[in-house]
Amino acid sequence: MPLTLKDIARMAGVAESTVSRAINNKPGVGEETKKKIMEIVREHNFQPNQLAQGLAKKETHMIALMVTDLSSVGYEIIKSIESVANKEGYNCIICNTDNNPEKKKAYLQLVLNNRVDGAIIIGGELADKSILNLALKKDGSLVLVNCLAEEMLIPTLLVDNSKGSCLAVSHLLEQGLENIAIVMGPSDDFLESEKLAGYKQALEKYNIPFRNDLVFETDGSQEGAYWAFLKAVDGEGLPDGFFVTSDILAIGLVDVIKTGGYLVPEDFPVIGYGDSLITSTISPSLTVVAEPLTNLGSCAAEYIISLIRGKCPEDIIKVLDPVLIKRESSIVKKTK
Amino acid sequence: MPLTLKDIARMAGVAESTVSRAINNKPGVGEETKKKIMEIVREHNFQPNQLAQGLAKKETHMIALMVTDLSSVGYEIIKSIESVANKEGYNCIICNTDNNPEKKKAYLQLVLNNRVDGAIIIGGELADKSILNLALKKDGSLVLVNCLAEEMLIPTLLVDNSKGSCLAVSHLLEQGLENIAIVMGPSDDFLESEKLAGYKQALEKYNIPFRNDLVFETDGSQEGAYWAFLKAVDGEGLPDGFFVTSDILAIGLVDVIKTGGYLVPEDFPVIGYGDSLITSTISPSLTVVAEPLTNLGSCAAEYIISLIRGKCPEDIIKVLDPVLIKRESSIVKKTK
DNA sequence: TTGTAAGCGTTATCAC
DNA sequence: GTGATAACGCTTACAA
Repeated sequence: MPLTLKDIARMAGVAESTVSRAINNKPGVGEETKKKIMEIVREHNFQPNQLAQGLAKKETHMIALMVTDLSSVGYEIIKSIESVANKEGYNCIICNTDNNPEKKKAYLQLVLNNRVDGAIIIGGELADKSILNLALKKDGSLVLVNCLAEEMLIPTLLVDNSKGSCLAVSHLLEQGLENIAIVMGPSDDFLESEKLAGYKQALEKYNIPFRNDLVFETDGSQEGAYWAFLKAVDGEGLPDGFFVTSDILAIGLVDVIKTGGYLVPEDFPVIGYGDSLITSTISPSLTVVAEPLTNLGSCAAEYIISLIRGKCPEDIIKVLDPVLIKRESSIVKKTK
Repeated sequence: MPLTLKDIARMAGVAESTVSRAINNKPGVGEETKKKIMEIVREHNFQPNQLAQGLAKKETHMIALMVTDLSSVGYEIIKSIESVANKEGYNCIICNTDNNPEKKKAYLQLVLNNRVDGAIIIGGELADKSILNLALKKDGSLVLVNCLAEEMLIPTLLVDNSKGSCLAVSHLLEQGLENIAIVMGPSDDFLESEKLAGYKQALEKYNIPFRNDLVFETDGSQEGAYWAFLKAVDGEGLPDGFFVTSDILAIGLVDVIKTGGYLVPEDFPVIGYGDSLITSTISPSLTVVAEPLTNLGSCAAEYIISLIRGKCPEDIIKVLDPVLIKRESSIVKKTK
């Protein structure tokens, strides 16, 4: 049976309120008394019951982390949220929604149930507006990462994907390439179209004309990358490098290049999109555009905590820049 | 301002206690009254404050998941714990300890603080016994997964690694191989020694003599695998297949085999240990021994929940069998 | 500076 | 079957 405030109070010969003040570093406790109390607290390793604290203070010091799929979101972001949150005295509860509206709804109820002080929603499609509204109305705090809430004013963190593509393509252009192919997923995907835009933007910046025959749209699978490469080497205007809009596609592409008897990066420099353990592990290690996960996480944590504390962050929508992680696959080496 | 029990009671014209009984499906509420109450509850989407519930019932319906590093533990295990827990009305709070004793201690305090009803500790070195004891004493429930608590009687889930190796090696032996090399990490690691034991066990089962020159001990890195392979092809008794005790080593090995101009599995079948996105993504896809993550997770969840509910699981220590995920890299194809 | 007492929103134990 | 009422453990006016 754990100790309670009352026990400590009795031991110290003071009132509960005094102990409470002492523990919470509130003013109005005598030097002496406080010392005595803290002594006893330490000695018995007393921990206030946070449930009771929460009930009295109307806060739980818990933050919900809503992800569609634990395996598809970078852990770095979670780790960094957790780290900032911990530092501020918050714990994170992890909510795997599987992109299932029912589960999402159930989890958002946590906010309503006073289980958490706020929630960070990472990626995926947005839940029912009705629920979001409910959560917001009961002064639940919400922060969105990499997903959009149309019409609603919710603090949101985004990454500029077109800038990422531009970064990658520029890196190749700067090394003198002129016929860079882009291998991408379905172009009706908003993210993919953004990446294509960035690709064009880079070309423009370097005054390289855009060629439609260097755009290879695939289904996004490894096999898709195979076909894209075959088509690329089959055509007349052979590309001299590849920008690929996902890591899976990039892995497939590198693989087919190698099986084709070519070398990466000697024959074809390749840049992928999205960092994962794989991209750094395969050979050659892949240069990729990566989301600034740690940054994203710490921003999200800071946002939600300041919201919880009643301050509205200066920027409702903040767009972070991706970074280019330069590894082996993109270093142009003229072999001739 | 969310509704409370009192509000509902007033609306229904009954006492709070009656509403409480109705909501919790407790006996002693008239058919009619209950219907009326539930009607109002639904209409206003009333959610009882779980903090208050927890305080009154002395339970939080929260489980802590303690991992040393979010990125190194299979998500599957977390997902499966979460899924079982959710089904039973529990939420999981995720605790990334970074194998840092301080953080570990801090997190175990959650148990003491009544923040969680119990904790599942996954992998890593065990925390301070003193803290564990504290947690246990205050009737905190603990379950260990893939780690051992010497001297203490804590329900534990383990995976039989020697059996996993045996499974893998047997799979190769069954296909007629006779000179299977094992590429392993440092043999002073308990896990590695277990895997070696399983390797020997399989040989014995198939009456193949054990050869010390087919054991390649490395530092566990990809480079380690390179050197191991070079040594292997350099020696006289060329192996006809490889069992590799980690996925990183396996990836390195496959890579060096391919750069050496050999084919996997045609020239050298390879089996790795530990499943990850990489192993299924690289080409050829890797046959691996995998921990039964989903199973491990659901067992752990069931254990902790039954502990929380006061039942001790039948087996204090339960050993689960790994599974062999057969993919391309291990299928022997006689090329001659 | 310290103590008293009234909450916080539930559940549980009594009476009726 | 239903309703007061006392917990649960803590915070916080308000008094003293």
